[in-house]
Amino acid sequence: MSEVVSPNLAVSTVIFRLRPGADGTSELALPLVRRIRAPYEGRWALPGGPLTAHEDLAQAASRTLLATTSLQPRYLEQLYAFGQLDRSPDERVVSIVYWALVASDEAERTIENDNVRWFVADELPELAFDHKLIVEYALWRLRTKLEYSQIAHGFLGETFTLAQLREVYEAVLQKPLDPGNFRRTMEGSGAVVATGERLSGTRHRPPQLYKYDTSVNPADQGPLSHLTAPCTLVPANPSTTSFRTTTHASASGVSA
Amino acid sequence: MSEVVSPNLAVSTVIFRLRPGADGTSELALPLVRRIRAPYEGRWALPGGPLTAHEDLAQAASRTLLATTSLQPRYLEQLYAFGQLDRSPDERVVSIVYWALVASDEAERTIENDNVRWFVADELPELAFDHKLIVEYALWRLRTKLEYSQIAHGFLGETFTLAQLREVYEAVLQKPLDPGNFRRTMEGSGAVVATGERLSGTRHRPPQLYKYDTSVNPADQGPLSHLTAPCTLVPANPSTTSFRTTTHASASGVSA
DNA sequence: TATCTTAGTGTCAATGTGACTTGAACGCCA
DNA sequence: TGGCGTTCAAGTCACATTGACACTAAGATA
Repeated sequence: MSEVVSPNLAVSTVIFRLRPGADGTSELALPLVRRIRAPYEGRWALPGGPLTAHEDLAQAASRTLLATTSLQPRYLEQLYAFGQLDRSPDERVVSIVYWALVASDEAERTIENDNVRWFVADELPELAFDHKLIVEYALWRLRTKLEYSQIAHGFLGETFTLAQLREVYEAVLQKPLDPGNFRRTMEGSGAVVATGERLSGTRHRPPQLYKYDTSVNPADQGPLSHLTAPCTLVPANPSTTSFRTTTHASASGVSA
Repeated sequence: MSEVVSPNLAVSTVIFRLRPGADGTSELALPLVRRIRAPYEGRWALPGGPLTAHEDLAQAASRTLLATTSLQPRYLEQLYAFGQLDRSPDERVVSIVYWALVASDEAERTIENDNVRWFVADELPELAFDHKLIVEYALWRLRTKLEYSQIAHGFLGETFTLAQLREVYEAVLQKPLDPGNFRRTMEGSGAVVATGERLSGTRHRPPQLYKYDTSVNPADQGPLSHLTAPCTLVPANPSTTSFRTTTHASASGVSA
């Protein structure tokens, strides 16, 4: 009863992106990998892997999701440690799960095949282990946290228009938001600052480009902010995030 | 670099209670145990222990804190998994940390000695490992969560007056609250219901006794509520929670 | 019986928020 | 070239929420 064991320790990650949906709006999607070993061979599962000796938990999450999906997220945060006795049929496994946000252009780099695929968040297949519960909790956390913190820019590039930012909120919260009130709230919060540049190439009045004010400490993780800070500070790859600012090309990004 | 290991897996708990402070108000306190082994021998540390084979994570937290401090909390929730490489000087240890609330009368059962002692939350001694950071994060989580959920009753007995409930908020948030506004907010939230009974034995108008409305789902953990529910539903021991309802004795509880 | 103390109710002003209106600045097209 | 459709951006208004404060109620105490 009191024997000391070292259960297998694994790290998994729930990764979110936004992609163009059927009705013209954006929709949440997440990548799954097909299991090639028992148990649950052939089932879809969250990307992850075992924890190795010389990496801490967040590094393990980054490493495994890069290895399985080629993704480098803009936001990474610990979600929960799952350790129920019956979550794996054979051996005892404790999974420390992270959740992550990637920008749309970064997400395009995924090579989809028979074993790696993006799924719409609320149309998932049967998942291995307790991964369905894990995804539900990650979704709840994303939707809850979006409303009181500044994680929305994890889906976007370095700069963005308020319409793009609003579309993130509308897609995640699954409800339309009033553009005027959204602008008032965002500008009043001090979380975003205008860059002075405008985005041309639209079919209408050119909107201003904003960026997040990094000097405003989000305080959304309290004293632990430094544990994930190295990941949240990773800027988007400049070569893949160019909103056209003075050209005539149409706007890219989540609203594409 | 990629060798698979099974790091030692430990479970620790940050336990909070309220106790009468010097200035008449209540103050937060938490129990620590003295380490009797290297590393950090002699230092104070959070109660905890290794995870055993046939218990899940929350059970391990309950078991270890009962073994080390004799406490059975009224609220128990997972806090965070700490796995930094340098958090223990010798071997790699991943700690899954829980946090808990105990009622004052339950807390009185602790047998304090040279190796177990309650400390005021913001006057802690030097702690072992990264336990100072862990306590800081638990404190932040407690203060943050108190404002949007219904965890305050974890410090109280089955029934309580609104003044007692308000004192919990004032002690945790460290600021005075307007009694009238506090009453309006609490009654408006529907989280508490009047029992009809009153508390006599005070030096003034007898206040009404309230209890928490358990039918109102707090939704403060989203889809995971069932993982900790068995603990949060543990009622206080009836023999130790008798607020005097029709006697002349003075009120017990956090305001004693 | 007067007084003290907290319980409990009510009021008012400031602030925040949702719904809506109006003008501005582009590309587009006749 | 000039109206038209689009979204940007600023402004307005009603209502809900919240903080500060006044006032009455009901006990114990001297």
